[in-house]
Amino acid sequence: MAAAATRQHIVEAADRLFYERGFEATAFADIAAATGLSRGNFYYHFKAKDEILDAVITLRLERIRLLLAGWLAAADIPVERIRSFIAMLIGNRAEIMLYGCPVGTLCAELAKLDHIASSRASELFTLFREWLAGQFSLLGRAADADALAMHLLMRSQGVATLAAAFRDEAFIRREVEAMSLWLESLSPAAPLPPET
Amino acid sequence: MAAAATRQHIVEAADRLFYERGFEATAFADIAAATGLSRGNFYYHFKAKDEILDAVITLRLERIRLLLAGWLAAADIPVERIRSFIAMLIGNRAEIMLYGCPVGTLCAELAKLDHIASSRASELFTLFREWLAGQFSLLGRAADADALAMHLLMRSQGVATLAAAFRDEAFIRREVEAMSLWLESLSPAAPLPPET
DNA sequence: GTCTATACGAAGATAGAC
DNA sequence: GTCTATCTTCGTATAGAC
Repeated sequence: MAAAATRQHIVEAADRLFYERGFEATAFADIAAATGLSRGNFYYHFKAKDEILDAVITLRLERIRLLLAGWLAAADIPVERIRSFIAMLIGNRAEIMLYGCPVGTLCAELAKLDHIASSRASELFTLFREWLAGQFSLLGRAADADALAMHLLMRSQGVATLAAAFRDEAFIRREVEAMSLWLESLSPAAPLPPET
Repeated sequence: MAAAATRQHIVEAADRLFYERGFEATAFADIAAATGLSRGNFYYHFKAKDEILDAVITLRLERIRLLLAGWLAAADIPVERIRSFIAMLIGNRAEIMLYGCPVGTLCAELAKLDHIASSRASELFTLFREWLAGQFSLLGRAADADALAMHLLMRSQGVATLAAAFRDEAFIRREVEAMSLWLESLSPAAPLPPET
């Protein structure tokens, strides 16, 4: 198998496992079992476990960029695009109820570990943040676009955390509906904070 | 030193470390360093690390009960009491920006570990949930009290997660202000969802 | 490139002295 | 009750055969 393909295979398995079990709790033996490769082989492709984490973050950054580009292309109006973001909570609800949000939980774990990749993981949030802010700007809310983006990100994170803690799908649906209504209620003229 | 006092000492050190570093990442050596005790001594007080975790959850449950009882006693009207909950984000902002919410991050870690104490950790959320729901009921919102409680919990969790990821105090203050306004806007007659 | 075998250290847990 | 010493397991990482 070509080196690049094997490497990709490892990174994708690690991506899944880091999400489901966490970074520290995932052992090379787990990745070996998932890929069918031997532990020793990993060191041909990566110098250390941290390097796999780095590759996983790079993979996620790239996938998020593609996701955002897709939402951008799929709809012409900003509200529709933002709705794609909100709909993600429904689309991924099964996994969210089991493992929370892959971005939020990774950032939380790395922050506690005081891990060197911590700031890089936060960039995963930044991608969503800036994309959402861009859409809110197009919506005529340039002045508070970033605050609105952070507000929506905040709600999605809160939903993911509680949905996982309580394994509650009805809660997700209810809050997604509330987010949609909040989005509808936004108008170019409306001032901050969002709820007024 | 009396057994009970030493035990308490260990549990309190573990409580701090589990918050700052996470459960798995905290080694007995860390607790030993924090308490000044030897590693071997822990096994006189606890059969295993999981038993320390259990004791930490018990401690947190008790502290939250006291906190909630305090908020109850400190104010006569429900809105004021709920404000105490919201104010917690400001009061604990320094630690939240470093380590997130102690309840949310513990639940997230244990869920990924598929740890036996996972459901017990969720009870930490349940305490807040039921207390908040009680206050919303007193506010005349008995019909959707639990949904309102979950909504507020959700926002606090989202704020904690993003505040930690971006180390952003201004964001906390802004969202706390928005939560306060949302709370003000609630009236006995207003229907669900919260924002309408 | 991928494997097996192994070194090395960290961490949980145990035994027994004091 | 608390300690030191030690066992054991596990996980990262390395060495070297194929």
